[in-house]
Parts: sequence; C-alpha cells; structure tokens
Amino acid sequence: MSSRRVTMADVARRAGVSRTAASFVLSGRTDMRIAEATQKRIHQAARELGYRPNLTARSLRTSVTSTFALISDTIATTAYAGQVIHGALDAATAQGRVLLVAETQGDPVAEARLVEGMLDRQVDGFVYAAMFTHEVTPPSALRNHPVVLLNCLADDFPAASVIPDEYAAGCLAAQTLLGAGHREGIYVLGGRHAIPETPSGVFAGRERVSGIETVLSSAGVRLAGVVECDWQPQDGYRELRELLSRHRPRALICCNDRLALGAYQALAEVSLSVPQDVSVISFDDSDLASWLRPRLTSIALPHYDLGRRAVELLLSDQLAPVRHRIPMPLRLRASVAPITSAPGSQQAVRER
Amino acid sequence: MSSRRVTMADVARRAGVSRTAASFVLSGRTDMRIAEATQKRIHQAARELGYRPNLTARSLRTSVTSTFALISDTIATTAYAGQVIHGALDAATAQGRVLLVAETQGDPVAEARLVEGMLDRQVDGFVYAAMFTHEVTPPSALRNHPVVLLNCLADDFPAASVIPDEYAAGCLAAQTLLGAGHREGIYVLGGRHAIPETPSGVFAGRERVSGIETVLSSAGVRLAGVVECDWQPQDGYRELRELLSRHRPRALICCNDRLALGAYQALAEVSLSVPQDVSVISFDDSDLASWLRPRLTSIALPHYDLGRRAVELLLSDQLAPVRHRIPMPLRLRASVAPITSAPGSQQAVRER
DNA sequence: CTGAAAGCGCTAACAA
DNA sequence: TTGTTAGCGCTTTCAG
Repeated sequence: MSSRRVTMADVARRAGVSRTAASFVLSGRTDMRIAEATQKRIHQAARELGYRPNLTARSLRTSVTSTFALISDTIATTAYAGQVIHGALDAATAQGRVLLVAETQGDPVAEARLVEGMLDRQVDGFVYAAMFTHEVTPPSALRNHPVVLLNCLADDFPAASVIPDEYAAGCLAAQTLLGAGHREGIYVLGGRHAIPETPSGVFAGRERVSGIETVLSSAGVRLAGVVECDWQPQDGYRELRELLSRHRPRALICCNDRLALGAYQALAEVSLSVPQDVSVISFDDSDLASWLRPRLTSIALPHYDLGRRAVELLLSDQLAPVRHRIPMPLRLRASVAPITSAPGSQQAVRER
Repeated sequence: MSSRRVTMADVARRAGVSRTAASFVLSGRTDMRIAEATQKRIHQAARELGYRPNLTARSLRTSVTSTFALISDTIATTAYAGQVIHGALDAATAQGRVLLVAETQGDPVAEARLVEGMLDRQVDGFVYAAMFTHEVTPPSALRNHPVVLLNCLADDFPAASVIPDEYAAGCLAAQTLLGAGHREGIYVLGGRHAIPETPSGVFAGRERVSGIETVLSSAGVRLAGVVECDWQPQDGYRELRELLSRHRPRALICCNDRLALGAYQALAEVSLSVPQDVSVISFDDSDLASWLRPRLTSIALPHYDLGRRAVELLLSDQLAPVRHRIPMPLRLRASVAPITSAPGSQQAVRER
C-alpha cells in the first residue's frame, strides 16, 4: 500500500558507502571496525530515510526468522490460560522474537497441517503446549527441530518440558493446613480425578494427592478421605453434600477453585461457615478464588511462568529432555484459619 | 537441524522439467496449460522428495506473507478473551493464513515497537484489538496498511471495526424481563460504569442502559433504578446490600456476571432467593454464569465471533470504515422466572 | 576499512 | 508448452 519501502541500498547510496558497510552497521555488528564517522553517517541516512530492514529478505538469507510457533491443543480457548500466551509473548518480545500462535483442537490432521505450515515458514522453534498437564505425542515432523513441551510430557520424544510442580504444591497444601493446626477431618475433594474417562486420574491429581499424603503422614496425620470425582463446580457441590450427610470435615483440600466454589455452595446450605467450621484450600488460583466470600486460599497454577519459561528455554537452547518444574505459589486468603476449640459450632456463613 | 530441505529445483530436476513448470504446477496455477502428464510427474516428484515450499522465499518474491498480526492491549491476558484469539485463528487457518500475536500492555512505546516488528516481517494485515470496547488511537504507522479494529473504535482512523452489539443486548435483557412479566422493581446494577475513573461510563454500559431504557419505556415501564459502580464482584455485593437496605427489587439486570456473583452473595445474606424473589439477568456469559446456583441467565459477549469476523474482514478486504455489530446471544438459564404473585416471601435460597 | 559479487528459494516476464 | 533469466532485499565471503 505504501509507495515503496526504503531498502538498504537506498541508505548506502545516501550515506555514500557500500551496501556491505551499511549492512554491517545496520545489523549492529562490530567486528568489521568501521570508522566511527562512517557509522554515524549510515545511521543518520537510515533515520532520515526511515529505513526498516526487510526481515523476510534477511530470513531467506540467514534462515533464521526470529519467530517461534506456539502450538497448543486448545490453550487459547481455556480461561486464564491466555496467561500462558502472555508469558511466552513477554519472553519472546524481550529478545526481539515474535510468536506465531496456533491451535489444533486436538485433531492430529489439523495438527500436522499446522506444523507443516510453520515449518514452511521456517520458524526457529516450537512451543508445544497442552491445556492441562498430560502425556502427548507430538508429530514426528517436530523431531528434528527445537521443541519445548509446555504443560505436557512425552516419554519418547526428546524435548525439554515445562510443567507445574504439582507434587510440591500438594506438599504445600498439606503444610498450610498443618500449620493452621489441622490434624483431623482433612478431606481431598476431587482426588486424582479418577473417573471412568480417566481411571488412573490425571497428572495434577496424582501428584497433588501424593504430595499431600507424604507430608501428612510424615507428620503422623491421616487423611480422613479422598473423594474421587470430576473437577467441576457441580461435582464439588454434589460430592460434598453427600460427604456432609455422613461426616463432619474440618478442612477441605479442593483440587481446583471450581470444586471449591461447589464446596462453598454445599457448606452454605448446611450452614457451615468458612473458615470457622471448615478451612478450605484449593489449587489454581483463578479469578474465582478472590471473588468468593470468604476469599479462597489457593495454590496458583503458574500459567505465566510456564509460558515464559518455555520460550526462555528455546531462546537459550536448553533443549535437553529435562522436566523443568515450575513452582506453584500459595495465595493465602481468608478461607484457612487456625483451628478453633470446639468442632461443630453450627453457625450461618458469616460476612467477609 | 535437518540436513537440507528439498527445494523446488530438486523437484524440477527429478521430474525432468524446468523450475518454471514446477513453480506453476506446485503453486496450483492452471493458466499456463501444462500437460496433464507433466503435472503428474511433477507432483509425484514432489511427493517422493517430500517437497515443501519455502514460504520465506515466496514472500520475498511476492511480498505477501499469508500472515496477519493480532495486536492487542492485553487481550491474551484476560480470561475468556482467549476466545477472541480462537475465533481469529479459525478464520485465518481456514484460509491458510497464520497469526502473529502480540500484546502492548497499553504501552504506546511497546506498541510502536511491536507494530514495526510486524511491518518488518511484512505481515499482510492487522487486527488491532482491545480488551473491552473503547475508543483507541492506533499508531499512525498502521494507516497505510489493512487494519480491522476489534472491540474498539477509532474515530479518526479509517478502518472497519467489529464490536459487540451492546445496544441490542440491552434491549434483549429488557425484553426478557418483560416477557417474564416484570414491570416493577427493575434495577440495573453496574449501570454505565460511571465511576470517577470513567465519569461518562464505558461504551458497553452506555449502550446497554440505553437499550434497556428504550425497550422498557416503550412498554410503559419505568426502571426503578440504575446503580452506577465498578463492575467487580465486591461492587455488586456492596451496592446491592446498600440497595436492599432501602428497597425491594424484583428483578436485577447486572452489567456482567461478576456483578451478578456479588449480587447472589448479597441476596443470599438477606435470604432472598433467585429467581423466586428476585430475577437476575446478566451480561457476558462467562463460565461463572453456569457455575452459579441457580445458573445465571446471561447475554453472551461474542468473543469468538468478534475474532473470527475481524479476520474474515481482513481476508475479504472489507476495510471500509464501518462498524460491524456482532449479535450477543441470550443464554437463558434458571435465574429468571415468571413473576409470582406475592412479592416478598422471605425464604432461604433454594437448591438448584 | 571498502566494494564487487554470489546466492538464499522462489516467481514471473519473456523468448523460444 | 517449456526454458532462460532476472530479480525480491539482504548477508557474507573475498579481494582490494
């Protein structure tokens, strides 16, 4: 649309130097020891002409595009995980790189097509991302290219992966409760996510429960129960209502904030108050956590850091097949309180 | 990393034709009338060699990159708005285009830098997006390039814009309530968002209230009140508690689901039940809407469609400075009920 | 320090 | 129908 972009030849001509000299100076190389004055002249000419390099041409020549591809199953779709993109973007832009984003929707054919498209565009590397931590098999076309796995694992694919440290998060949840004096009536709501569709649970669930159990048992505390169910609000509500009909929990570890929402609803209905009667701690730290009343203590899924780290690995060429575990920070809010004397003061949910 | 990509010259050689012929056939052009047999031979050679075009080279030659840039203030960051990216991606991939995503964080300097980077990469067009509908001033460097404004308006910038049809949504909210028999005690919670930081409100607020008022007054119904406040859960909670201390609403129009969450909390505390005592309708249709109990009727922000439409406009070169209003669909759930006889049966919130 | 020249892989006049 | 040729804008030897 604009008339014609000014090229490096234009700059060289105006500065009265060779294109070589212009190239060296403009791409900021110092190893040719060009006269200070000449450099100034070139830069000035470039400025006056409004010169901008044509990166396509440069890429063709150098076969580096300064572009990474972020390919995910459905990451852009899911709430909050836009943070992953955000982190990746920050790391990329900080180094003058740019990010091509694509979604496969879990369709291997679409995925193959997308990967090819990226390869045709000569991207420098790939972030292969998943919505929730699980085992994946990246397309084999990626084998010969720099790849970092984000929030997923691939046993027979030689790539670094970046995942949340769910085990440590589980430990942290247990420690937090212990620290508040809880030693009895501690339940895990959601568990390993062992439901018919995922009989052996999901990675996050398994790791969290494992961390919880380790810490508790080494403190001589026994978990009162692990409720295996799906992780949606209605599951939390239903399962907790069911549980409340038989037991009287003092502390709830919810496997995500949505379950905690369901739990709040169930607790309110039987007039148990958080945290006076029941402490609640959760995972994810979604927006929901600070919207609930009382505000929910939650251990954050480090979306931003995952995205950021993945790109940083790509940038620094740390591609060895290592699992990089990203810490999940605790956001302490009002839903966990030191245990009080009498268990069972049946009061209505309080404000705040 | 891989040995060497096979080039078009390789294909031509193996097929025993000229590079020209190969180029024509492989880029799927028909206007040169190449012999059927030759075409077959070329395609076969390409297949056997695993040929893939180098799009960088093609771009350098044709100066089209099949790449669009999606530049936003903070769109990837905000929950649910990942749907915008999703829609844009779908439209782009459907036509073999690819999307470069970037975020400015509202920083004009970062923005300028990013736009330059995109321009240097010769992108074919821009989607300039905002997190919430408002007036923007895109960098002037974009003036000579195809641009579509997404979820924002720019008076003195000649570009098409794609925005949610908030006015129609306001009408729809009012109609829904009227349809359920509500004629009194209807309040708008959130209003135009007229708070100190945005004294004249925000676009969505103004349009919604305007739609609501138009429909109600043409039905001879007067709004009982418009509560101007910020649109966070705690604002909904606080303002409704305050309102409830003096009035007795029969229907609430909440300007977003977060306000509705706050409203639910306030209503529960004074033992008013939704929808028996108070009907609630909201805007956005975020995940929250289906998580609340009872499930919240909400008018959806069409994130996906916005993204999709913006890219479609770019693809079809519909760049005239027109406002394209995207419909906001009603998601009818349990929070709106036909009005019952006696206003004021003070019961506890029911299940479901 | 500077300039000439080759070439990245592809497209598109033009000529044969 | 096919082949020849000239670039797109840039980097990078290699001589001067």
